[in-house]
Amino acid sequence: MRIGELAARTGVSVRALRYYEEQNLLSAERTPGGQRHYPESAVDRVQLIRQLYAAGLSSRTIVELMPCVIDGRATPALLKRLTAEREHVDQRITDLTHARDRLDSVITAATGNMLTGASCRQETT
Amino acid sequence: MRIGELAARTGVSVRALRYYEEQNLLSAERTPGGQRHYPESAVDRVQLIRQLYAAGLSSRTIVELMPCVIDGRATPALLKRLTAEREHVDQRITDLTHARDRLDSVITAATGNMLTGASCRQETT
DNA sequence: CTAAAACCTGACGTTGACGTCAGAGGCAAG
DNA sequence: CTTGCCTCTGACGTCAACGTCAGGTTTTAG
Repeated sequence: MRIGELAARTGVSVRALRYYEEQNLLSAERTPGGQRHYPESAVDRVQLIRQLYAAGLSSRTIVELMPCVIDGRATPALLKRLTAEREHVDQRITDLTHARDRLDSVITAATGNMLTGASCRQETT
Repeated sequence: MRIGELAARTGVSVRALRYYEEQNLLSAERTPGGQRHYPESAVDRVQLIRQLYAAGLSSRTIVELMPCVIDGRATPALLKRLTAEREHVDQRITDLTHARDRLDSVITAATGNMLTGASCRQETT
């Protein structure tokens, strides 16, 4: 398929797909005229890339880990890298969970204040 | 205390503290000479700001929600906003959890491949 | 064959949260 | 009063992941 269709099917912009190629995250065959042509598998590949971005990995990190993720190829160094990234993601989950709890208690307190009418009116101006 | 001490005690750079003030996240008294002077409570305040940043909120969002978080003051609109942000954080936790699971399975597969020696040697070139 | 739609390669613009540098001024110690 | 550290206000630099625009080419529909 061509780049427009891949974009439509993945929900990623055409510009982003070209960017991924530029970063060596994604490759494509070229027609004699120079247009990119992707296999079906590119859809999954793009979704994988998006998921790794969602994990907070940078494109540089992703490109380093890609051979391992795609082929299961791994060196000890690569494996260490992967494990480190996993820990990093874990830490972010922990942070986010704490932040969420904080928001929860703020919401609870604010709701209580509203109900009791404590310092939340500013009418009569 | 002055800005350098606050920076040291919070682990945040002096530049960042000035930036927070610029964004109306943090305020300070001024000495006659123009230097910022913070109360003890500023330490907690900065840590709160950092935690909200860690939750993925932008400075604009934080400044909007600040009166609610600090004083418990809330309007229905503010409360809706808070709840929306909470949901957002929840979604990010879900995404990160999926990404982590994916990394885990990659790690498991790669470790297996290394142990069996499957396609991870590239010597004898 | 022709026009429209999709695609191509640069290359500059954007956003957020600061980093960094320059030049000038404040402040406690000796 | 001077030395030296801390602080001040601009103001430009950075980095990532694209957005957007320009000018030109390829592909497809009729």
